[in-house]
Amino acid sequence: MGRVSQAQAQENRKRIVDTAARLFRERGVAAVSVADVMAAVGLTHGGFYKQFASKEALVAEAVGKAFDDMGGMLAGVARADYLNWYLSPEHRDGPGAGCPAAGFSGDVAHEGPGAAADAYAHGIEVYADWLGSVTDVATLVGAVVLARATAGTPISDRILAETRAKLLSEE
Amino acid sequence: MGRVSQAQAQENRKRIVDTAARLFRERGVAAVSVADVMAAVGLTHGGFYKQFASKEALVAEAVGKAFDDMGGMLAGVARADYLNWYLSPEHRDGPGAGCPAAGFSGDVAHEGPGAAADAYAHGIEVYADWLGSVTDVATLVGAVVLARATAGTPISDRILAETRAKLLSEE
DNA sequence: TGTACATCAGTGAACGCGCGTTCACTGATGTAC
DNA sequence: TGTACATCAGTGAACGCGCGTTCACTGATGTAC
Repeated sequence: MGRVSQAQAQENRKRIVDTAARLFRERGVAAVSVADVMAAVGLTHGGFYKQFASKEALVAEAVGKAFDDMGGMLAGVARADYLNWYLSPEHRDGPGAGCPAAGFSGDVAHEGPGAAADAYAHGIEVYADWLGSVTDVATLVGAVVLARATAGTPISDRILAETRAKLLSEE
Repeated sequence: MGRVSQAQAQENRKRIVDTAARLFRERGVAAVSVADVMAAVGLTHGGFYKQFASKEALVAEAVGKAFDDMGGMLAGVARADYLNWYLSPEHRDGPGAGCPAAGFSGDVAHEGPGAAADAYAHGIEVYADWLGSVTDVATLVGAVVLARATAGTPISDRILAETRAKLLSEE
């Protein structure tokens, strides 16, 4: 394949970021290679560096995009509905389209300062403002992170159900 | 160096597990190689497979050991003292000797079922029994995970302080 | 509008590198007599 | 208690592999006239 139109190139770039945002949350940044992302989009890995400076730069963009998408979702939903979705088995089992605060928590903490950490911290502030409490953010993120790490054992469902009951009773 | 006494070999094995439990929590499992662990203990990497079947087996033992150590700590401490330590900047900044539920959350969630996930789930149950509430476990773990991922920004300290205030007021 | 040419997004082979793991070897330890 | 020998924890070079990244090349796109 030769050169591609600017519109097509821009669309390819967007699809790379969206796909990375999904795969990184599903499997973790370290377990997803640049070639994995490009193959999932339908391109070969060589062209990646025509669009991005490095894998690290893609991670930062993917974190930012995931939080932007979450922000859009928050705008049109009621708090109780959001809590029910957030603490559902569906959200636990589908991290790829789920909360970036939970999905990227491990990777951002271990990667140290940088563009990804900045995007993450900004996303958490937006999130805390919407929920009205940083403690509620911690409880939600902790519940989903723990439910995922214990998935397949009885305590996983208990964590989700009891956290849901507690937060909804505080309304 | 030639053969080593059985007592020495057993002590080396313990030091490998302890060192791995610390390094894995500090940097994440993927960022710590078998050679890193062995070098930190003062051995060469080749001997590792005389003691362990694979890196995966070491991860599982390290998770188990970290939760055992935490269990020992819980036995002799008051709830309020524990909450104060758990939600301190010191705990946020020192994951190597910190809570394994927080330190291993990302790695266990992405690695899927296995011995490490079993040890993790069992540790969470012990932890929830001691705290008396799975929701409190979620709040503690979520607060530290978020505080680490946002370390260096103002919201990190806020998460710890507000979560501490809230949990202590519920006593 | 048509033509000639420069641009550059995407291709696919190749790079150096570090990983998990293996293996022939060493020599002090443990054991049989 | 001594001696001879088998064991095996640790050594360090080597293995195949996949990673992030680079690069010469392709050929449709975009542009100058």
